[in-house]
Amino acid sequence: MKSNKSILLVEDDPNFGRILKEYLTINNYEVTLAVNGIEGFEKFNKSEFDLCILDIMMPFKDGLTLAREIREINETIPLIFLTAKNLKDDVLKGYKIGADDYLTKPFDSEILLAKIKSILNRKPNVNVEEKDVFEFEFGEFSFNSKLRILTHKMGESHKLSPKENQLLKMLVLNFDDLLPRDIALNKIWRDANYFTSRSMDVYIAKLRKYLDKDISLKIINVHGEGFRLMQE
Amino acid sequence: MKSNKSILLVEDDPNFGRILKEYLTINNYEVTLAVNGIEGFEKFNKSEFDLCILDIMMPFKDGLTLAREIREINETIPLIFLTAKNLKDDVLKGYKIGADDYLTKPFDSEILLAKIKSILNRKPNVNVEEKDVFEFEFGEFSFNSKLRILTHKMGESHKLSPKENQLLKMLVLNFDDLLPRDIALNKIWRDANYFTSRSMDVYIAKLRKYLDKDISLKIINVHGEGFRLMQE
DNA sequence: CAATACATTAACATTTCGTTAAGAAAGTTT
DNA sequence: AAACTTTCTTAACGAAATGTTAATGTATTG
Repeated sequence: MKSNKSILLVEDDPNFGRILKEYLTINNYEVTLAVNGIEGFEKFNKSEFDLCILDIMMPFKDGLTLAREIREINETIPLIFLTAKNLKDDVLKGYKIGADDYLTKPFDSEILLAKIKSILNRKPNVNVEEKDVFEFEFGEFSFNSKLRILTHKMGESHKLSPKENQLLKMLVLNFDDLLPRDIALNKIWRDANYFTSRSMDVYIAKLRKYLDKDISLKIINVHGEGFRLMQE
Repeated sequence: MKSNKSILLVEDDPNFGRILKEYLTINNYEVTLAVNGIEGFEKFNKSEFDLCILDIMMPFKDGLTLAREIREINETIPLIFLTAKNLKDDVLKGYKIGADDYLTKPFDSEILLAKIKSILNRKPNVNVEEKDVFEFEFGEFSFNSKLRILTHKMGESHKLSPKENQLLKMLVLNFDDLLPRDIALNKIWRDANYFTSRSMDVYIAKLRKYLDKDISLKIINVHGEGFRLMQE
């Protein structure tokens, strides 16, 4: 299954943390592990997560403190607490911060998984930020990157593959400007090396084929730098 | 606090039920108590509730069965289960039906209260949207998703199974737009994995068969993303 | 002109989808 | 409770879509 949800797991017991991370990874979640509250906060700020699992009892910075800091930045991200014992007080504090759930160690991993699913399923990701733009017009084409359809205005529609789609979207977003190779590679292929670079060339060729229905549109190579979608 | 939230509490132990009801009432919830699954279902249908607390182990009709019936009528109402022992299997079944949480008896009433607050606070029920729409017109069809009937305008009516019905409804609600696989799977099958995905494909095939009485309607696959009901 | 970067086509492997059918599970009727 | 019906899942297998890599050739640069 595609688009994996990403989880920030903050757990000071390295053994338990590793095992839990592995278990979640097997179940198709992308897991980032931090071993204490300080590292947890750093990692939280570095990338976007869909859910956090926080051990409460941790050295340096406990899970509740970390949760408060996270809540200051993000009011909606689901939080699940792990408590070593059934410390009622910790649990109540957790809920006060805005926890979605807690689990008492030792817990059953299947139940954790069920909780995670339950929590993630009910949130239709109310990301208030920017709505994703997915409709474009350029040259004689209109392009819907959500439906992955490129339509020539006096011709046919053409389905695009995911890679074609992403690459064209990046080109269009940088219309008439340079799309640096590395940036596209790191975003679409998640790595920039000889092979991904060759692969990108293949996809540039495919896009050129589609776009040559409008002779005024060109994908120009900037040697050693990247590509530029332009109209003469 | 303005209008108090109302809770349906279904619990067969009359003593425990009464005490719990009192406790919740003191904390400003309007509580309706039912002593078994049958009575619970009757009362559920009589008035509107914001949340249900269901004991799993009950005579006549257990909490899980009741939950399924409730879910058929209301897809979003939060459900909390009470389990006498920590029966993992019951818990997992509960989550599969769409539970929001569970508690193992004996539990701390403050923690139950915290859970209730957490669940009720997290959203002013976003699902106000589609709630009551159940009659649709598209192409040469009219479709009643409450009666689960698909009618071809110059032909016959066709009964739809629950799954067929839900899937078609989601497609229609996203007419001409993408219905992402994961979203449909999580909503209808309550899980997204290889098998549910295969099952969904089977249902797409069935719907296509029904819809091909109107040749202008198509269910298009967007590879790796989902499906799109459209009219050419 | 040598070295590197790009272009294009094609072969291949992998993943995802479409469809049919068998049979398990749930629901109904008798 | 047995027999039947409907619904749903799972298996199986072919078809289609996608992405990578190889191979071969062309362009650009210093």
